[in-house]
Amino acid sequence: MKSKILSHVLEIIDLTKNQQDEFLSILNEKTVTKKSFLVKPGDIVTEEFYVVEGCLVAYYLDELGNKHILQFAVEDWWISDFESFFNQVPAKLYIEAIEDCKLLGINKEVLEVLYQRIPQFERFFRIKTTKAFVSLRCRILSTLQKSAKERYLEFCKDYPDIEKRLANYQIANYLGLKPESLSRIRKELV
Amino acid sequence: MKSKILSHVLEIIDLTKNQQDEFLSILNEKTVTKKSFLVKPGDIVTEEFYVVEGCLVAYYLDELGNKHILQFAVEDWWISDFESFFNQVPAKLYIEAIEDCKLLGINKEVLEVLYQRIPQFERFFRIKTTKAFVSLRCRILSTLQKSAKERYLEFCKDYPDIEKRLANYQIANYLGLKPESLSRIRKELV
DNA sequence: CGTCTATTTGAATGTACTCAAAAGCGGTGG
DNA sequence: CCACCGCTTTTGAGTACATTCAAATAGACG
Repeated sequence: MKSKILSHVLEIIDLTKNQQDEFLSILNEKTVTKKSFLVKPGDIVTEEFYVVEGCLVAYYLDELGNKHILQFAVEDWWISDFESFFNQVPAKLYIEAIEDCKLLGINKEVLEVLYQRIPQFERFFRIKTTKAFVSLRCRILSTLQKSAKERYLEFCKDYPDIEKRLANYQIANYLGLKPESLSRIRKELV
Repeated sequence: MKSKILSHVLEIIDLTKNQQDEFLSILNEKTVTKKSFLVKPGDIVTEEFYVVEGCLVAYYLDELGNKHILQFAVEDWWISDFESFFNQVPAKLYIEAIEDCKLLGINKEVLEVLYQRIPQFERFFRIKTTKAFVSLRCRILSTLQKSAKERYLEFCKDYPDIEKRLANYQIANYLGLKPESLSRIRKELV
C-alpha cells in the first residue's frame, strides 16, 4: 500500500533508505467507504491525504443548500480542506468518498517535525504545491475564457480517467453548470 | 529598496546576517514604466518578481483578442507567468505595468542554487505558494457560488487598496464581466 | 419487477452579452 | 479659460446562453 506513495515522492526528491522508512512510518492508513465523509464543515483538519485507491470529491455547501465541487481526487492525488489544514481554521468543505477508498494521511504536526528532520520534504511539498497552484491558475483562465461547451470538452480531454468514474451531474457541478445544461451541451456534441 | 523584501522573508523564516546578505545579493532590481511589459507570450520567463512599488496586471489575450485578467499585483506581492517560470515553457501571459514600478527579480537558476545553499528558502516559498494556492481555491469557490454582484463586493472588501488604483473595466475583466455589466451592477448598488 | 436516482426534454425566465450611442472626465493646446 | 480629443463609463435595445421548474424517460440495483 505504501510503495506507490514512496515512488511518488522519490520522483521529486532523493531519500536514503532510513529517510524513506521514517517517512513511511508517519503515514496513517485510512479506509473510507463510499458515501462517507473524510472531512465535514467545522472540523479542524489535521491531515492531508494521499489517495492510494478510490475517488473522492471536495465540495462546498452554501446557505441555500447548493453544492459546489472544488476538486476531485483519484489514485496518486492529494486531497484535503487545505485552507483548514494549513491555517488550522474550521473547514468549509465536505470531503466525501464517491468510491471505497484507501488513503494515506499525514498529520500536520508530524509533518512539521518531518520538515525539521528531513528538509527535503519542504522541497517535495513546495514542488507539489507549485504544480497545484499553476493548474488552478489554468483552471481560472479556462473559466474566464472558455464557453461551457469548451470547458466540458477540456475536462474530458484532461481527465479522461476521472470523467469515466463520475456522474454527469458531478461533472456539471464541477464546471459550474446545472445538470440540465450539461445534458443539452452533450446533446449538441453528437 | 531591499529592506521591504527582507522583512517580508523574515516574517516566515529565520536567517543569519550572512544568509540575509546572500539573499539580497541575488535580487535583480528592475524598474518598469507604466504601460510597458515585463513578460510577453512566448517568452521563457527566467524570473519571478517581488513588487516594491507600483501596480501590475497579468492577463491572457485569446485568439479573438479578448483580454482575461488573471492577477493584479501591488506592493509586497509576487508576480510572474508562474507556469512559464516553473516549467520553463513559453509564457502565455502578458504582464504589464499599470503604474511605474520598482521590482526585485529572482532568477530561476540562481534560486535553485539558493535552495541548495539555504534550504530555508524551500520553506519560505513552500509557505508562500501554499497561501497563494489556498486563495486561488477560495477564488474558484467564489466564482462557482456567488453572483457577479457579490463577487464585485467581495473584491472591493478584500482588496480595497487595489480596487482604488484600477479602472472599472479592469475590475470587470478580472471578475469575468464586461464593463457594461459591471456598470449596471454598480448602478444598482446606490 | 419495482424503486430510486440520474438524465433528458420542454417552456418560461433571468442574467450577462453584443452593438451602438451618449455622457462624463481628464488632459492638452490654442 | 475654453474647446477639443481620447478614453472610460453609462445607457438602451435586442440577443444568447444557462437557469428554473416541472415532467418524462432511462438506468442501476436490490
